[in-house]
Amino acid sequence: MIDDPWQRRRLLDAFPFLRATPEAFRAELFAQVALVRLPVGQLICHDGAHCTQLPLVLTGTGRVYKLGENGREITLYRVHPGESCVVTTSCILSGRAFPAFAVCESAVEAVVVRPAEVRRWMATSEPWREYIFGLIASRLQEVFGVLDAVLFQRLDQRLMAYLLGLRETVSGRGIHMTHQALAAELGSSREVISRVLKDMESQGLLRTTRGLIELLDIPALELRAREG
Amino acid sequence: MIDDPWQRRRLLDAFPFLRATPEAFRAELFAQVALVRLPVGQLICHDGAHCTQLPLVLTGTGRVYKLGENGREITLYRVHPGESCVVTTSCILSGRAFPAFAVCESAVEAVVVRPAEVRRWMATSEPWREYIFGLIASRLQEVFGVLDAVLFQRLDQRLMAYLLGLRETVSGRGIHMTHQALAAELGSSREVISRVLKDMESQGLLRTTRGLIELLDIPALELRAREG
DNA sequence: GTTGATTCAGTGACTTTGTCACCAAGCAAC
DNA sequence: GTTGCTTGGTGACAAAGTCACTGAATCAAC
Repeated sequence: MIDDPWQRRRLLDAFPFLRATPEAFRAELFAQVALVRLPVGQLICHDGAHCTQLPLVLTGTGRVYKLGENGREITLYRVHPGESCVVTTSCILSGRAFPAFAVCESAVEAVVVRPAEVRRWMATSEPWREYIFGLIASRLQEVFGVLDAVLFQRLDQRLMAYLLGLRETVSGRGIHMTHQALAAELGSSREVISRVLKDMESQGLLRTTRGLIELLDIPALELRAREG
Repeated sequence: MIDDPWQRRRLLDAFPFLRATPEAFRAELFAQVALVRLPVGQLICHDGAHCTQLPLVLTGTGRVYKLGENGREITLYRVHPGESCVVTTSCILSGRAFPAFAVCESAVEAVVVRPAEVRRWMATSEPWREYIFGLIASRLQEVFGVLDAVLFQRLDQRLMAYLLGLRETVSGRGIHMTHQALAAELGSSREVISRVLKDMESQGLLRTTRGLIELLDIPALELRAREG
């Protein structure tokens, strides 16, 4: 139950679609959900687990990834504020096991909904349905995109594209990330990432130091991320 | 509209969950849907297309696959009688583009539903919702499984597992399939499939002739499909 | 500061997989 | 037969993953 008006306000701000719902629905929502805080690194769900609640993220981000038996991993998508892990939803609604891992990438505040309410609101609330379906579709597309990248794109291009994408979100010139973390992002291994980065460095495209990557020639990187 | 009692019967037989719906719902369904027949090889949906109807398959199978710019492809899943392409559903419900290709693998008879009805029934019919969610969850798991296989499993093991899986569905000792078709199934290339098969042949695990693969040592194949 | 542990990165040898170019065998139509 | 198409085979190479090991940077404790 959430009764603090300020917390209610935060929830509505993070999930704007709720403002389009009837007063009664919001009242029920406030009554039925709970606020949780999870620390960085907290495992939310492991491969094969059965989900018992749906988290709606207020702050922080979750990371959903696949883990191979050899220890390699790949990020499938992230759950940002205003979103929810819809794979969890589909598992709840169908009673299946969750097919991946989910972990708190930063400290997460979330509102958790029980399966019974998830199901009920699918039946009673049009905006809720729209919200959930929008998320399902966008996750599906993300996962399909990952599959496409893994199968059909060269690693150096994927890496360049990823670094360029980060640059837009991170302030400052450098990207603070280890080779291991990059490998886990892209589903590769540390050694290979190191090699590819070294190669790019030798071509003057970027500079690397322990835990930091500085992009030097961004136009060239953008060009080569698109086509060999 | 479907008014032939025999066709109505076939529809109910293929989609047993419909028997759990009220008479009125089934009447509306029969009134709103149309029966279509599609020939083998008919392209149902291409990458980036916007779906305008949801097909419920009565007979035949559809194949959903990703195609890379280099021409390589990989099968994501198949749509069998009694199923539907729920990625299409999610595209319809969210207005997004379809992120893959879909083609008729055999002649397909399907009942097509318009987006308006797909949406409306999600609101009004509990069994319809259950059906759709069950499918979404199982597709998600299939696609996650493909990703897992591509990233973390060796090709020879995937190939053995696939051949063993086929053996259960196909009568007779041999599997009639070209190396090219196997490559498209697993997201590899013909040359590599040829090499791997040749290798297995040299180890006495199977025998290949043009368009035909005969599994010889099934216990050994089963063993090696599990672990190197 | 120095020491030691820990994390992070680099390297070489090797395997697996994908790509390219080209050729050969099987099959069908004429 | 000959011609043409489909299917499969091969070798050389490139890209990526694996393994074992080394070295370098960082940090905490002393």
